[in-house]
Amino acid sequence: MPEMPSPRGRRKEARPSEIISAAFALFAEKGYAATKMEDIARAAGVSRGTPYLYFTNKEELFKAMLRDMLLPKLQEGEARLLAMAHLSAGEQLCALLQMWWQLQGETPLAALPKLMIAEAGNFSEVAEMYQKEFIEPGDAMIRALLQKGIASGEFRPLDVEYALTAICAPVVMAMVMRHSLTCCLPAEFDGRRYIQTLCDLLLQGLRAREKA
Amino acid sequence: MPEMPSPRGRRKEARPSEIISAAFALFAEKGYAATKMEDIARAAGVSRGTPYLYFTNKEELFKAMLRDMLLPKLQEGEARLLAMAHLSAGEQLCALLQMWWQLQGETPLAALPKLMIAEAGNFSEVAEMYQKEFIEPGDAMIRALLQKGIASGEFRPLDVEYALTAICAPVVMAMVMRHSLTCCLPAEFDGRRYIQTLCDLLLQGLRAREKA
Amino acid sequence: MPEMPSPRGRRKEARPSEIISAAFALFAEKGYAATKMEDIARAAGVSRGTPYLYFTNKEELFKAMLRDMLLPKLQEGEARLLAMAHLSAGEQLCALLQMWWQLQGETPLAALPKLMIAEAGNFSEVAEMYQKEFIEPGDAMIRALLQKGIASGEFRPLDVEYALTAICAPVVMAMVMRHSLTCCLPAEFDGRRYIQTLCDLLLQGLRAREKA
Amino acid sequence: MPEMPSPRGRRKEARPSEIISAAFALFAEKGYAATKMEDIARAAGVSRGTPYLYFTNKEELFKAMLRDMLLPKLQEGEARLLAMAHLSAGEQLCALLQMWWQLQGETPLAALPKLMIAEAGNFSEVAEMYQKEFIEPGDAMIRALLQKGIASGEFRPLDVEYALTAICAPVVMAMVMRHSLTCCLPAEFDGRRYIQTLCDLLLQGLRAREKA
DNA sequence: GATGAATGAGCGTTCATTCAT
DNA sequence: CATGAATGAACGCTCATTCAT
Repeated sequence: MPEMPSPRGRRKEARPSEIISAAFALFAEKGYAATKMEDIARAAGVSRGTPYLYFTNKEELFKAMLRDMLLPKLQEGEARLLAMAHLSAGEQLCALLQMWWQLQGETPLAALPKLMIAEAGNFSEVAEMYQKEFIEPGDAMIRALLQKGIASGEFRPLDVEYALTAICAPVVMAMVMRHSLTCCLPAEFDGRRYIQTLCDLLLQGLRAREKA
Repeated sequence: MPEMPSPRGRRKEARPSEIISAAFALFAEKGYAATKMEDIARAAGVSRGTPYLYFTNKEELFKAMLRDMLLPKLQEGEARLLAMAHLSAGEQLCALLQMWWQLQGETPLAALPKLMIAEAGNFSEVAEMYQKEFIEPGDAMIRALLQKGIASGEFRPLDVEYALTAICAPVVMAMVMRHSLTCCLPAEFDGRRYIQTLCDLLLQGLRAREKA
Repeated sequence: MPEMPSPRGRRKEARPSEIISAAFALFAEKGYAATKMEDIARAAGVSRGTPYLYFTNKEELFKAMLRDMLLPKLQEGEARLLAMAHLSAGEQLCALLQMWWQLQGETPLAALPKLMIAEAGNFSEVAEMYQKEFIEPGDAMIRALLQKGIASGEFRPLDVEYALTAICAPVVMAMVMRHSLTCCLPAEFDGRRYIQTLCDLLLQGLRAREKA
Repeated sequence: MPEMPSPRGRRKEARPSEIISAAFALFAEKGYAATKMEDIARAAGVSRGTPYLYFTNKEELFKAMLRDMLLPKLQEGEARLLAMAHLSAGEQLCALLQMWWQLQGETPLAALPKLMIAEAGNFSEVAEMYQKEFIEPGDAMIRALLQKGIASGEFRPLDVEYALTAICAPVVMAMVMRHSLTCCLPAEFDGRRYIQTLCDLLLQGLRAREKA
């Protein structure tokens, strides 16, 4: 009988992550304020007081949850990008967007952008963390690709910062819509085809014109 | 004594819209849950009880506010688009994005996307209204342009629905960031230059290749 | 119909003092921690939320209550003492102790010493206020009498500070016992006779021996 | 290996008294309500659940602690008083007050009066025990001395019960102040000098007048 | 016996809503 | 109509107590 979900005295070290998982799901679905600590506790299969054994209060649980969600993902992306160094800037850019979608857009992490957009105003500390730990590094990768492509003549000269925003927005917005305005997405939304369409658009849009 | 903002004898018909304005500003800034009815009343210069004379409860005020914000804007856009019928599809698309930015992105209405993203999950009725009254008509305009451009050979054939999402996302995301993750926007963000960069990218990205 | 205890919209300015009265009675009887805000509200005839309209939280209510109880009483005592300036130091001392008993020991204020003893450790700010606003001025009066009596030869020389403590203690302790260890007081305790006995003891105890 | 304070194998019989010691220190310092069972357990060096192996609940622990503190002390006082039988009533009274101070006022037991004053109202059973086991016997000794002194003409006739209260109060109050309103005691309070001053005052105050 | 993770009743506090004036 | 004092349900959090190990 390996499994014994006895209500008392269970696996201690699993608790925090179970609570964080429940918190993530509920915060992502309903937002910070509309999520009750009791909901989280029940979703995690524990009693009202248990979350407080591991997290000082609701706000700290929220922040801890974000930390847990954000941090472990980025190294993977950076490592993968290195393996593409031999490709052209355009190929690397498309590979990066696809990877981004697969690592975040197709996983529960896709809920994060919506959550951050909704709560950043009320949790500036969290917003800063999100930006520093997650957005900045991601932006840096794409920015480097754009600069490299422009320098090599593969891409035409563009305002890099604005292009960066315009390139990321479709990926982020697709995640947002999967978790918020679902009605605004095509009924049978296929994320990979969507990213492919985006890449087609961007690749031709960025390319330097052939001198006839 | 033409107008005297006496506490009682003010133009009464203005009350509801003053309350709605205050509600809009506060809901947009802090979200639904974090906005107190008392804050709205105070911001509108009325007492705690007055909003309830015009709106059944907080949720109805929220919905009424959204209706008031959304509906009056769309006719204007549609009218303007008609005047561009003589332009090419690409020119019309750029003109439309610029107009969109000017009519919403540069006005207080830019706060709406963030608000909808944050609250759609808790107010499905509101989300449906937003989609039907605001997003659908806007999407329809752009969809029509894309189809027309493809049909005429000006644009290359693309998956219209996915392209549509990818085209709108950068505009929407810029509005969101102005109201939520401000840190993620370039410090001196110039919306019109941003839209221009986006149009450059899209126009070339959409164009059909010249044969030969 | 002058009285109309309608549950809503009643005499506003009476509320804070009604709440303070209820709080005083309950805090004095049960101590700070064992007194629930709900008890206070019910005792004051209001609902759970009403005390918070007038006092930030339980602690502030406690402090406000003490301020209200302490401050108004001292001027009266000082004024009365002035009227006794023509008496001997011993006569003044006895008159002062009797007055003290009548102004505090026989009124609800007699509950204060017990309350302060019980809570001073957990509310140092309150304890300081109590000492500064209440004890210090009272001590100063008695100290001055002792010094005057010693200087004039009416009292024999004594360590004034220790005598001061020993003189006040019986008065304070009688108040404490009326509200706490009631069992330790004679069954038919007559405060005025008690003070008289104390004065007899003190007057003779303090008197300088007649030479010869 | 004569003694090794290993976490488990410690002398078990000591557990309850270690818990009582910790409880006494904390209850005396912070009061009943503000003292958490967990604090007591930690201070006693045991785990959260251990106190419940020896005491039914917090209230029983409180009562057991008081019993343990109170009972063992009184025999000693009575024995010592017997040894003074040859002294005058006044000398015996002073010796008794000094002994009282030394046996209680200068030991941790000095914390008891404050604790009893604070909690008697919420624990009438405890208050009765305190009075019966501690106060009554002490009062009886002093009462007997007063009666004897009056009968022999050493003391003038006084209301014995009230004098009794007035005589004990300064001793008790000094203990209270050391643990509660410390600010109200002279900065360098010397208990023995204080008792001496009190005795000077009382001896002269009680003495029968010499018939001139 | 001893542990400490877990429980859940209970309290302080907030705020949407009401209604006497 | 407008006010704002009052209400009371609901939620965050604490801590005495339990019990599987």
